[in-house]
Amino acid sequence: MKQELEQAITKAAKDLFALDVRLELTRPDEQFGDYATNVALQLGKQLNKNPREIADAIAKELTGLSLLEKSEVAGPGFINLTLSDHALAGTVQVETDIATGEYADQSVVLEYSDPNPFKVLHAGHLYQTIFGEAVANLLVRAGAVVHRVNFGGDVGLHVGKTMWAIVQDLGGESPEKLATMPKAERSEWMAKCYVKGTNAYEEDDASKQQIIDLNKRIYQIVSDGEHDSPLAQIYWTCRQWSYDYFDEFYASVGTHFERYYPESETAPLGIEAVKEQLQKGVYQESDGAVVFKGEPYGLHTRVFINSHGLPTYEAKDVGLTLAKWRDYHFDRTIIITGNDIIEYMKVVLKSIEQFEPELVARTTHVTHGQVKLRGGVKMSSRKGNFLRAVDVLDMVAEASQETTGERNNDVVLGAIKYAFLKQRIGPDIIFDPKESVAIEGNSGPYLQYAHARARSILAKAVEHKKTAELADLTADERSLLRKITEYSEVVQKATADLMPHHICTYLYELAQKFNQFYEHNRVIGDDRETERLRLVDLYASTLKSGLVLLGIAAPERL
RNA sequence: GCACCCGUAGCUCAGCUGGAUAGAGCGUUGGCUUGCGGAGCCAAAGGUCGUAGGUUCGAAUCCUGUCGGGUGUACCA
Repeated sequence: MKQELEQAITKAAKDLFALDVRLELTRPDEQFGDYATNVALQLGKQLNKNPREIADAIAKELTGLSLLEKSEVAGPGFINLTLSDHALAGTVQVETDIATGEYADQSVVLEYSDPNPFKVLHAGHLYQTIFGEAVANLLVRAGAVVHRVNFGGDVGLHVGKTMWAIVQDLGGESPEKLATMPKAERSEWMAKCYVKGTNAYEEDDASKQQIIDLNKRIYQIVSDGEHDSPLAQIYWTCRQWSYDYFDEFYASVGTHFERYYPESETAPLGIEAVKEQLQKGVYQESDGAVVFKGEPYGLHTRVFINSHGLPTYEAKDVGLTLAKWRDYHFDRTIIITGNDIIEYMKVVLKSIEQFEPELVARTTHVTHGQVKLRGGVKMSSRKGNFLRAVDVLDMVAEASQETTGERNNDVVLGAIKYAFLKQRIGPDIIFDPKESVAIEGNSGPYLQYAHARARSILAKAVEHKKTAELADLTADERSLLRKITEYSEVVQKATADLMPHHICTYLYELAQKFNQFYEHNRVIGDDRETERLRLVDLYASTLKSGLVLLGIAAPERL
């Protein structure tokens, strides 16, 4: 419908003025109609004519179109278009055909969350997981085959620190003692060990040296794939505990990763590639390290292999890109990370571009800010005084209990997800647990309730025809229908921008529009019950579709 | 120092590939109320879009300067 209109206008402009225009129909203020275009203003400049005259001519040319109720010229030369009720109803599109979506048949590797084994999941991981899942849903709806992957450091200094404290706690390298650790306490215990190891590393030189030595042994264990020594047994067991803990957490928030890429796997690939490209001059030796000089590209220099011959994160990321390519031959890969590594990532990608330009061309780096609590608590995982993912879940569950008197998991998760997703991705976000569970205002629970309420209306109806013709609408009915028709365009924009918050904004507006309608119009028992039930049904389905895209449950009842 | 990001109502945010009077929630003030789930609806107050220029018929949106805040800047991740 929209396309038909666009073609008609483009044709009119061409017939009248012999010019091709780049046309985009926008959604104007409701008072102006269903669609609007500013082509006349663009043409006015090119033709050096009064834009209003051009607009008048085009509007007149369009009057014959059957799908149009009217076309009017307003302001400096906007052409405002109002569809017939029938045509408007025809534009409703709640579910899309994924076979014809923008990502049809494309393979997309989506990397997000990226926690480190041997460390705890913090609020940022929760945010990123929720955001990543929403993006995944958008891509799937657009036709993509999405591969959710996760990257993390199973070797490195943080592992050395945690392992050092683990060995201390066990009273030596005694893997048999791990068997006595109850499952429920494992992740908590490891988190404590990380804090203990970090503090020892900073405060005591002897401990620091022990940690460094231990770390070297762990590198060796991993690169040899050695599973027999006591230390190796402890390492592999605890590493698995970490992954178990991640899986369990992801399941609880509704995500599942199909693959973990441990650094130990990507590091060798990275080193190999960097060394090979060192020969070809992409990378250079400098002070005993292997670096990529970013300055010619307006970037900075970074170390890929340090002077001890060990890979840094940079080399591991090179390896990761190659590993993802090896495994998926993706059409596109999207990496979601915090915004503190924007410049870092530019350097890494620029270096890869020198020898695998196609992979970089298919890569998108999306970044987000920190999660901050209202009032401001800074998060640093070094000392352990930071906001963990479970802390957020607990706070919201508690706030929800206070507000509603119960702990409904759908509501708690819906509140958190919506609170995170409703803000544009990029800057830091300020999270307020109380506001997130608020039953009024722009919140997840509000929308869940709005949906349940609409469903209850439908359940109460004796029968409702899903095919009821929507014509001769009242002003209120039409206004609601008009809002519903915007849904598919909003989803498209959210997908193109990789910004789910557009959907949040829309869903809230939609719910408000419905409440306005519902306040003044009886549904059941009214002369127009058939049409109105159809509208309520479309509204509820749209709300549900949107919430599900965001990863938020839309229960029939609350 | 250099690079990148952010600065919109008291608070939290939309709006940013330029377009018609700058929108919403919370909070504040007032109204609706035996309702098809009122977790709602209506209304009011509240903004030099950090600031100064520039481009344009038109700038919160693009460009430049400037102020304020944040992040990054060689062997951490």
